[in-house]
Amino acid sequence: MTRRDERVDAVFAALSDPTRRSVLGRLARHPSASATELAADLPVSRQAVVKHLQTLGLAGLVAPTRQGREVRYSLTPEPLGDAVGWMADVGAVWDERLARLQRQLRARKA
Amino acid sequence: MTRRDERVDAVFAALSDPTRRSVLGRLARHPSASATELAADLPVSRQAVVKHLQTLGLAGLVAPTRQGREVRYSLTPEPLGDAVGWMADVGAVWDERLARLQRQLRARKA
DNA sequence: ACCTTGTGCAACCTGTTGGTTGCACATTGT
DNA sequence: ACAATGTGCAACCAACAGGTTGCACAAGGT
Repeated sequence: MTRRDERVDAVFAALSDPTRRSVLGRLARHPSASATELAADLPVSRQAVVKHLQTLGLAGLVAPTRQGREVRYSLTPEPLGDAVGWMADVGAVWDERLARLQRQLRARKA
Repeated sequence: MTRRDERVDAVFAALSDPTRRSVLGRLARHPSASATELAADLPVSRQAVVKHLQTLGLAGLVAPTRQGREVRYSLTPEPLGDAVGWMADVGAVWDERLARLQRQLRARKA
């Protein structure tokens, strides 16, 4: 529904693929890289990497910069915060539920 | 490669589906629920929910408990920590890279 | 015993996804 | 001008994922 939900959806969808996570990892370690460079270190073709970079871009995790004839991609990890936030929510609600349960049990024991 | 990587993979794969996230959300808010109960609140069939619960189970995010003729599922959110860890890693490496870059730029300016 | 309710399993359909190849277009160096 | 290198786009393909229906089986309630 909300804009944030769509964001979370895009981020999780983007992170669901190992190759994509690998690309993010490399972009985290190297300042920036082109699709061809990334493909050189991966067991897939350049075009496959391009597609992955596109979905990563849609999730806001990566940003392209044209530099002459090549396009360099850099990491923009802010959206990861949304995903972490979602998990924190689920965990927090669960923890609260657990705490309440413990309180109830304690009360019953007393 | 590592066992942890497989775990991370399973968790992200599990979280990549909106219905599955919705199921997790409901399980976080309610102590436990059966597949039929969950399906009642969702726009999909019971069998679809069962499948989702299975993949969530494979990721270690959910645990079934037989209770008479019905099977109740409860949340086991620990594996979320692995996913958060992965994201923290990427973010951290990126931050470190950024910090180093800033230091270099500062040094160059001087 | 019988009906009801909940679960398990299998077959099946459809859309999507990750991947490929092929080719055209743009840019840089000589 | 020309060769080399990098990118963009499109068609195509196999596999998978989410979903459905149908039916058999197990467990409680009456």
